[in-house]
Amino acid sequence: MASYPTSRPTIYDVAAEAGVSKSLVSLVLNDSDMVSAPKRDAVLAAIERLGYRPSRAATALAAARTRTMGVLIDDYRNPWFVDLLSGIREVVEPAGYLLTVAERRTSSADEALEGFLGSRVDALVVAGELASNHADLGIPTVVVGGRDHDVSGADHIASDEAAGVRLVLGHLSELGHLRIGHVTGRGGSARRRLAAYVDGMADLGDSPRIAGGDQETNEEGGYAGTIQLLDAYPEVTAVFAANDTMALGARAALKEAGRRVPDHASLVGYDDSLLARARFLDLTTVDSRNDEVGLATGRALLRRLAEPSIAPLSVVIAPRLVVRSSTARISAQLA
Amino acid sequence: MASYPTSRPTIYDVAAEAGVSKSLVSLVLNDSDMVSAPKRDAVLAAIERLGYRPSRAATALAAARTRTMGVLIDDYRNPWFVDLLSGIREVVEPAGYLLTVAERRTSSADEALEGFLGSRVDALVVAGELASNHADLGIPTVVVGGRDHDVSGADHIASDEAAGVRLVLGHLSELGHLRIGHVTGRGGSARRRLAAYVDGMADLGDSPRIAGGDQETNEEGGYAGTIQLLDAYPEVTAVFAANDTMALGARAALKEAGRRVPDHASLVGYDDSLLARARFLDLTTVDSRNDEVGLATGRALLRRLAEPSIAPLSVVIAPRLVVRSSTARISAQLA
DNA sequence: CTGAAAGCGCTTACAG
DNA sequence: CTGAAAGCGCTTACAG
Repeated sequence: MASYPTSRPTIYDVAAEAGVSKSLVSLVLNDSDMVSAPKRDAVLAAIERLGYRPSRAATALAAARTRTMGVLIDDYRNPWFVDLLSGIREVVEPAGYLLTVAERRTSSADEALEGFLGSRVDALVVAGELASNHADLGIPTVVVGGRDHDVSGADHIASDEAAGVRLVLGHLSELGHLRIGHVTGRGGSARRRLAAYVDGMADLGDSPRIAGGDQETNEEGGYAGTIQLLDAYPEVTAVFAANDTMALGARAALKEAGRRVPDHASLVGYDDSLLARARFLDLTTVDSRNDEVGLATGRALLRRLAEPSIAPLSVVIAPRLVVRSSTARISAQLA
Repeated sequence: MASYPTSRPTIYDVAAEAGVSKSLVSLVLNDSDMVSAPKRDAVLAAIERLGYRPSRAATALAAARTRTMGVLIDDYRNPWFVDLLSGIREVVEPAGYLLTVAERRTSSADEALEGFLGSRVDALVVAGELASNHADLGIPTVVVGGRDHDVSGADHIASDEAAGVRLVLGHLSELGHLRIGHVTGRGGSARRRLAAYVDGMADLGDSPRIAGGDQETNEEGGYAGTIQLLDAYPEVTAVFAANDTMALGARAALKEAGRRVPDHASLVGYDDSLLARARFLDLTTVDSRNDEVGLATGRALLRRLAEPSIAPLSVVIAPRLVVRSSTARISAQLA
């Protein structure tokens, strides 16, 4: 039986209700300090009584800015973006900006970007992979993470994945592991971690042992990749997976192969996800500090909004090793 | 060195470029069938050349609708919303609607709803818990899931959680389990599953064994709740957790207690998340069929947009039991 | 199809 | 502070 009102109150209704001019209402809405307290209170009370909400469309059209920033993520099911989002929000919300999120999985990156540009967002965050290079989008843009593809003129903020991998290899070698296998997968992040693994193994003076390059970077891929790894390199005493979800799959493969973690094999993931924290896995992993990445992203956005023409910025955030019970000193029988 | 153009092309520029009137451009943008093919092509070519994107703000303001629907979810980290979103999108996107998502975790439900109303979304989906009852919001609204709190005039779409719990108890009792413990937690979903569990145990002729009512419905809560459960009811032969994430915690608690799954205890979750599907857990669970819930939600939205004044609709979707290796026939020693 | 017009709900700048 | 005005980029309806 509900019927939907076709006309919500406008700024005119508020002005009439408060007994002031339309201009004054606008000043109050924009937090101007040229409004006396009594007038301001009268307007606010009228707004409250009428249940007035400014039309974002009208505001955006008149002010020629939306006070909204678009964030393009990979996939809602890959929750690394959550901390990133919190970090960005923490910086830009106090400055009066709203965040809107789009997912590349359900609409191509191009469609999503087009959507943001059509919405006239004031700035853009591209988090994750891009299918191609893009010309300057005409608004402040921050690329977070990968640099396989780029947006020209954009600022770049990334967690230092090479440093993260070095932390992993350093930790494992301190525990006596040298025959460290790596389960990788498709995608830029896995590729960067793989490259750092190869470099790191050279530094350790051992040869790389790699499997899973054709796999997706999910549980299934981690399982299949680890099967391949153990098949090709049965001598490995430690498995480093490209991310925590793959490590979850690796754990199942190790179990099937009769190798208990950590006694018969150490296992390391990457991302410090909720998964890694779960007691049943209790996975040694790397925290990319995505909240810090988010804070830096937010600051870069505000900075470029204030000064559009400064040279592109590049920030790298140091990751942190999180040691849990999935890694242990190599046992006498394996060494 | 990037500089951001202050003026993007407008409909006037397109009209000039194509050598047609502004009205014609508008007709083309709105897919009118009163436009000849050559004129349409000329306009589309001009749009392409200029890189024109209609301003959503101007369109929304002039047309008095945004072609956007708001979806309010609980928490990005709880991925049950992903399938729901896909289902909704599948129905409403062909009808020309865009979805925008807001999360209650980072802004209260009220703030998020206010935000949607300020954005003048054409319709609203409230997925999950609401802190209080709401008056008619003035736009078509669908409440998905819980009915603890309501929006008056809203349609309701929900997975039949009571039926899901009956599937679980039926499955376990068929396997010979009667002393079935339940690990619950805070929140409406856990409460509904708990109530159904209590009813179901009465039907089975056994008394309920419950723990964890004060816990959060996460891995940590599942762990702590299961410790409590095993402490209070060491005789349980099966543990039913309020969701998969709690089941993950339960698995760790069972392991610590020296009870192997499924030989010394069967374990069941709820949600059929990626977690349940992972080989290392391989968890028997309930698929709420959130994609179906999403499809029904999308259809309800379009229906009410077409006919605002029909009586509220209530749809219940039948869930499905997913049997994996975490449940097994009760062993002779336990029976 | 064109062209002129009004209007959506705001912001902005300005004279008073 | 008020009031009148112009404008943001579209849609809509209408006369021709």
